[in-house]
Amino acid sequence: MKLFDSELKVMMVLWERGDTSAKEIAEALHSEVGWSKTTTYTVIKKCIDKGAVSRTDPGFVCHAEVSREEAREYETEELISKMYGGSADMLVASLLGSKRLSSEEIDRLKKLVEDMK
Amino acid sequence: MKLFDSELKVMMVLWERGDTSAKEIAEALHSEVGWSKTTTYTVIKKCIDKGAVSRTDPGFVCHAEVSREEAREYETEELISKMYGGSADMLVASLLGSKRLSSEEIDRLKKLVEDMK
DNA sequence: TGACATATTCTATTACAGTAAAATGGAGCG
DNA sequence: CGCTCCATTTTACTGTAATAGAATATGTCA
Repeated sequence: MKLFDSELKVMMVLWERGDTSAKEIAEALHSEVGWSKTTTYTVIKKCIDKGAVSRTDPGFVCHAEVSREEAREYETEELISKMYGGSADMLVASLLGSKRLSSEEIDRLKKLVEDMK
Repeated sequence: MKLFDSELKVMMVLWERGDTSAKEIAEALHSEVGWSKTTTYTVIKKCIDKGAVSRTDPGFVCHAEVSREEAREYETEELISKMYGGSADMLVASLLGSKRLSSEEIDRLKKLVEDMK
């Protein structure tokens, strides 16, 4: 499922804090990104409509139905197909080639890959 | 520099074929994605305006000023900051964890990482 | 119970990516 | 010399994501 940038902001709050009331999400996004209360409520509604969030009535507590990991995989897959012709290892090769990774990160990667299989 | 999806289509043609006349790009995108000629010209113009493409007059030959690798790095960086809190190795960890990689891809990755440093 | 405060939904408004029709301009030909 | 065709540019329309103001519902306390 595609989550728009605005919807991701709501999801981030839920992923960070766990289940959270609509009110509290609105407060968080007001201080974090300056959103008006109604903006947040509108976006929460969209998330509910598309099934990314569910809400239980006493207190309007919201719950993420899409995990952060699922969202990450979706976005990553999209990048790979758009920019790397669908091959995931090209993405890693590009990361390594771009010198974007610190040597600590490379070390961690080595461990990750070695532990694989 | 951010390239929109439509602009990427033009860039793809240039990356695939090297320098190409505007006319030929229009023909390619007409058969590949059904774009009208004028749509392609409009998008080429936008690419020129933002400096992603340059054009020399005899024949209106277009040249990519942004390499495929640069575009990949930009998009990848965007994903990392949006979805992975800015840490590139988390992206790789997520790829490995999602079982999205075939065993051949993992083998290639191992080589890549080992050749690093 | 009635009135006020606050939470939620409804309904615009804005901004911009995507697309293409209409306008322009120049090269070749009668 | 003027006409026609085609490459390019200008301008405009469409759809939709992002944002939020107005309207409505709900709960609380005297």
